[in-house]
Amino acid sequence: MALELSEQEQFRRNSLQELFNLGINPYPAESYLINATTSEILTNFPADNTRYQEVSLAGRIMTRRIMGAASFVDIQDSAGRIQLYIKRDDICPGDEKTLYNTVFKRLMDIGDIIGVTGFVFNTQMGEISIHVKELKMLSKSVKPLPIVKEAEGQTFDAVTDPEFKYRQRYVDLIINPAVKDVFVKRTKVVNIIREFLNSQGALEVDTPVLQSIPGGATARPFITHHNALDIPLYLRIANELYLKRLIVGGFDWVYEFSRDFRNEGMDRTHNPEFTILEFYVAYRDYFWMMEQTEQMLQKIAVGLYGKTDVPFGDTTISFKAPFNRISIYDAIKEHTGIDVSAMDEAQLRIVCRQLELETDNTMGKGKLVDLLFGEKCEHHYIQPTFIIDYPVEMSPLTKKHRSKPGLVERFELMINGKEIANAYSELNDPIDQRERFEYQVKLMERGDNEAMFIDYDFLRALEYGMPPTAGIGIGIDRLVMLMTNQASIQDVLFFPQMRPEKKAIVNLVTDDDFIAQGIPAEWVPVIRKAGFKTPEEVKAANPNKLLNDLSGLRKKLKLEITSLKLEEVQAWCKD
RNA sequence: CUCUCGGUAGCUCAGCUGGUAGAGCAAUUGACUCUUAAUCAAUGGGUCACAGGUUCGAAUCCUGUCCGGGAGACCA
Repeated sequence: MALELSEQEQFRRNSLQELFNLGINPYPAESYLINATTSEILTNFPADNTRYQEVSLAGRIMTRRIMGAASFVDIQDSAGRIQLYIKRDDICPGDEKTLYNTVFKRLMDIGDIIGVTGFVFNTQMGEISIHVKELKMLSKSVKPLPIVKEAEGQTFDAVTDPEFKYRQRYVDLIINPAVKDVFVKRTKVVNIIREFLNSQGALEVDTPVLQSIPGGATARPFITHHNALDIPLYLRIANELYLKRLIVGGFDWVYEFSRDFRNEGMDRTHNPEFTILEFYVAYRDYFWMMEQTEQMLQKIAVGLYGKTDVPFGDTTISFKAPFNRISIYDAIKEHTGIDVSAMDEAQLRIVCRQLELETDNTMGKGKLVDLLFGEKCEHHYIQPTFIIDYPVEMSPLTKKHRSKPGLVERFELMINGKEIANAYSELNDPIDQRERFEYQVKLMERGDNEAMFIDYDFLRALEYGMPPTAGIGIGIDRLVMLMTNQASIQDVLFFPQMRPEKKAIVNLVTDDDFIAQGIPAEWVPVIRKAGFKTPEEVKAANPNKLLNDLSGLRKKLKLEITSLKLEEVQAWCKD
């Protein structure tokens, strides 16, 4: 007997055995063919019709109401829930009532997956239900499912513990239907984007995740090692430089949904792995890209909700094109009253001090402007706004502005006070690009540990000539957060990163390890129940106290096993 | 990494200023042929996250550790 299982888990394991004893396989191998889904029936079954007279469907038991010889069961499939009406004499037409009395009533539990056939009807209370003719166990659940009940729009005992939800997302998905909806919408967003891009002739591509130079962004990478080549490799922090190589290679429009990895802090908008859509289009500039972005986001909103207004928190975000545009210097002027557009590094540092922002000597002009914007402006932009024309120092991959010296042709799209997209007219002058990289190296020497590495192969590609190109990166996770009204990135990732649970050691120690120490097999479960996880812990115990505890447990649990003598216990505790 | 709040039955939670744990749902047994948070009766279920300490006595007080949330720091 496995004492470490909870009472309910033990009951279910016993039921499992009883099913086997009755000749019923609780985990049958063969297909179970269905011809309907719950939601299909609920939407199509008209009150006065005789459709769906022979349906077959399958799902998980979510709740049961047993009234003697008749019962109501709610099952849930991938599409929704429906009520079953199960009558003893209908599923057991003869004298043999075991299927109902024993299998259904006693051996089936909430959480089990069953298949049923029957006909659809309306109950006296007017609920569309299935009158079951046949019932089959498809998968026995041996772990009790948290029970969430609902009535008149109110939910009772919903599991809200974030740790539970994120670690056991499979349970979260079963019991919280709204969670499923978020992820369905996530896929919809991705599909709408694909269609939007493909319909314009874009080509979806794959580029390396393992890179020997982590380029295209400034962030600390995850590092790993390739044994055969004996070189370090990095998980990509961006795929930008590879997509641009493909533009050099002659593709006019490429895109990739790129899983990127950054070895940095985690919070409600950062997960170590996340998804960015990047796309690059030859012969276009950042103005064109702003229009594309507006069109795309508007399409997503309309595709999900049929309108451009999307609720988020206590506000509504309008994705109706066009979006506002403001230069980063104007934004800073607007929110601080200070015109920094003509300032050099020293003057900027003074401004930052005046505004009580912390600076240090590793920060160049670009970082200081970034700091001012990030601290004083960013959070003001709730409605979609393009922040444009950044200083050249903070944009090493961006083309110099066609008419404004010291600036580059870049925009970031801010929504709800957060950056959603980052785009530029791409720098395609190889000489300029080399100089920009070299400036990055200087920053690194000054102590900026996130300045970019030089990718010489990328420079070589540019030297062959890259057409004028517009490029963008859009944070898909954050976009999905906006589109599904979720405050945390963890709620739009199926399996957000978590510290591992520490339970492994309990499972690694087998009963044999205890037996090897001279402990009788029948006492091993008791020892575990008493809290000893390893034989070493038993060895270290006080024999008198151990004997007392074990004998106490034996009595408490009414175990019919031979009692222990002190000498025996003393023997375990010695080597 | 810092501050802060939390971890009690399968789930949701109560447990006050220390006296060895309670409720609802779930479970078990029984009753019940249209219920729907089904109902009624009885029953069982807990290393109070973990490890120390203070105390005659700790879920409760103190210290440390682990895990999580929130806010910051770092970072797009």
